[in-house]
Amino acid sequence: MPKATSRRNISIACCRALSDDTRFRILEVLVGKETCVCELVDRLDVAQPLLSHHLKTLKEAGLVRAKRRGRWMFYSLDADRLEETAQALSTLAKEQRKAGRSLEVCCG
Amino acid sequence: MPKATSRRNISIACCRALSDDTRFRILEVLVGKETCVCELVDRLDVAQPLLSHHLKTLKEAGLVRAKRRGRWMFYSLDADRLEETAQALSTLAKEQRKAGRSLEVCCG
DNA sequence: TTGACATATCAATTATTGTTGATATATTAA
DNA sequence: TTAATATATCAACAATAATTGATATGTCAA
Repeated sequence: MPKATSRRNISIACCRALSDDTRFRILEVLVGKETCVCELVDRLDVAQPLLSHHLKTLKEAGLVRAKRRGRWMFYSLDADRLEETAQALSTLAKEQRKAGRSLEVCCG
Repeated sequence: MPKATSRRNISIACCRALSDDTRFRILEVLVGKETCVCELVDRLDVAQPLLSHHLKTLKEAGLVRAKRRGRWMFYSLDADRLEETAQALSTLAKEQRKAGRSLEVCCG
């Protein structure tokens, strides 16, 4: 099942991208509005090269998109990818609940 | 808002725990059944000390619970914590969609 | 008790990731 | 073109996480 595998890999990659405080805060600022790097520098009090680096990580995970406007780069949150990741986790949780609490007998 | 902050920290911790292939596979095996470490060793083909280490990480993130039965430890998935994390991400995605695609004007 | 087994912990090593400062690239305005 | 501004990349270092093998702990059965 290559599709399931790749969806899992996407989830893992997104979780990794979300597993850093600075990156999580970036997403929170990005919610609802495209934001340029200079504003992120102001709002998050993070050095520009570091921000640029984290934005790249988020972009590679597909969680943000970048668009140039003049000399500014505007970043926006990709709601689809984020929702997709949320659903992957939610699905696992739902399956767990559906199955109840059966005990796997093993080791004799 | 200390509560929101701590909920965010929980989400970040869970994402970190979920951001590793071995740990994600552990959760997939755990879905729907309590499983002992020896079975995880068989099914995942991962050395026991390494598995024990990853299980500890998952436990610290609150994603699994451990229960001893005789000489075996059984691990089970905590659906609540997983769902909680999924919801945190889903909420961000929903806010993003609700806000549409407004452009934050900045830098003059 | 002793021996066998399941799991956890520890120490050491390697790999990955985060951070910083310097510098390069790209765009605009003069 | 040149200067100024915004962002990205690079090299180096620091911090954290993954992995391994050895060993300790805890439980059961004889």
